[in-house]
Amino acid sequence: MTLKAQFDHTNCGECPIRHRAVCAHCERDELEELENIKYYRSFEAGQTIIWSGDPMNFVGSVVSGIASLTQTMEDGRTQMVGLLLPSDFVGRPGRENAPYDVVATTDLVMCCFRKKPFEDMMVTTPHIAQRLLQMTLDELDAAREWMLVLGRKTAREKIASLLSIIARRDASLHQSGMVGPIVFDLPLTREAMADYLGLTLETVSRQISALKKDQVITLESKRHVTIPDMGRLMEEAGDDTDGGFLV
Amino acid sequence: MTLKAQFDHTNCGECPIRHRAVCAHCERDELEELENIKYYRSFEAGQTIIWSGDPMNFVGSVVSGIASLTQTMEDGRTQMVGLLLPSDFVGRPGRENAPYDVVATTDLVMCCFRKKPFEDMMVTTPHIAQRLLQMTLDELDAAREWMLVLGRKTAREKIASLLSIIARRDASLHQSGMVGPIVFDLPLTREAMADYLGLTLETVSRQISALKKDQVITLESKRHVTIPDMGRLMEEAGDDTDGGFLV
DNA sequence: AGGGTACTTTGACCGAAATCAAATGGAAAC
DNA sequence: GTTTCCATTTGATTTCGGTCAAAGTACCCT
Repeated sequence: MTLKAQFDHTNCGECPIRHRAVCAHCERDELEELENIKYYRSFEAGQTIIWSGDPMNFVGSVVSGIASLTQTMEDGRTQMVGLLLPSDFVGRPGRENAPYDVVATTDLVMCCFRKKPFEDMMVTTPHIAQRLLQMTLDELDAAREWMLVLGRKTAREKIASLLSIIARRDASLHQSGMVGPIVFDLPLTREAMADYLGLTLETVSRQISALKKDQVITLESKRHVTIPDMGRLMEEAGDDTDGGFLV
Repeated sequence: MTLKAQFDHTNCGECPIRHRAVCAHCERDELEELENIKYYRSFEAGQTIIWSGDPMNFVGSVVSGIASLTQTMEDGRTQMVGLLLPSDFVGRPGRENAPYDVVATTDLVMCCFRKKPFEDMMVTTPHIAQRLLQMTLDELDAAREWMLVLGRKTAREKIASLLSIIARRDASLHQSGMVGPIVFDLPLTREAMADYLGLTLETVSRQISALKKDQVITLESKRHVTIPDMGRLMEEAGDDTDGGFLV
């Protein structure tokens, strides 16, 4: 499949992540300047985009698909430390080497910028630096919320937390509001879920079965999930049940 | 004790965190502008500086002492999600309400700015925004490293990880290099350590005793720690033993 | 010096999740 | 259609850290 076949846009104005990505605040002229240095890259599911420790010569935005940030210990234990969804930013201006592996969890398209020109633009274009700061602060909040999940929640609560996060961003992508049952496909294998949650894949499987038995969720297939009652799921996650607003 | 008695500086030029804080990149004139809107606040150990959910009308830097960011679930389970050391930044430009409790772990002095004037200065003073982005990215890295600790490390490795982090930043504060034994005081109670590590205080105590028995550490008193061999400690932490460079 | 309080250690026991192992299911390949 | 290869589920057992309980220790305050 060619790049053209995957997109129906070539200019930033038609880009699906135009209003959420690092370029969100840019004016028309700034966008044109960005267009001059951007290029697209596609990755297949499972492909490693960046290896931990490698020099990074580009930064960019996830346009479609899902990528994950993963840390690995010498003995092979791995922890996923970030889930990158469309519009999320990859890379770190002002740093030479990648601190973790970036892996394409699904087929993925990225909008890339060579690092040096992008860093130059950050200096001349406050809109970009401002937006990047906001996005980084959001990511920091998400990371800290995840620390609570990893440190203090039970296996069942961890699964419910992950499901509610995926459900929420799915709802926000599809503008589908928060009423009635929510239906989505899990973009992660049981093993990837385990790596995100600090569990083993067996425990993930058992807890999903338990949530199904207790009718917190319904499974049409192993990956296709229905959530009949979002409030119930958030109770199971141990979250404030009334904090169910979209972001 | 008056404020004056705690400081020997009143202007930014003599500030102990001048070269590390959010103002690090500022020129003399920018610093003067900051001086006009800054004020100092002291807090006693145990005092809550900001309650989760409350409106934040100031931001600032930790000048001396230690603060912690803490998340709490309805049933009382708590997870520390950040440890703020001198020069670290508190607050979030562009956000109204605090996402977590900020608590003074020790007696603490902060250099504060009212939020609105600070946000205005961020727009007119790129040096501040740039520095804040770098600091936020560093914090994000630290949070993600901590996710690996919380998700995948054993209790013993967690304790060793915490000790090595405190030892490292202590060494970096005192410019004391990384050779020979390292000596420092634990700024946290066993309970605070437990909250940081996602453990119970009993487990923290047991693992510290075990590390002492195995001579990975020596305790002159319950809080005063000597690390005879930093490499050994980092092995126990499950970290790359050769990555022991300072930051 | 004594008594209170907060912090810490240690012990006995229990349980949630990990580990080890095998079976099942489902989709692509032959 | 059936073989192969993964992903997933389920079962049996073990283990690490949690829970409950009781001392021990250090510091502060009269």
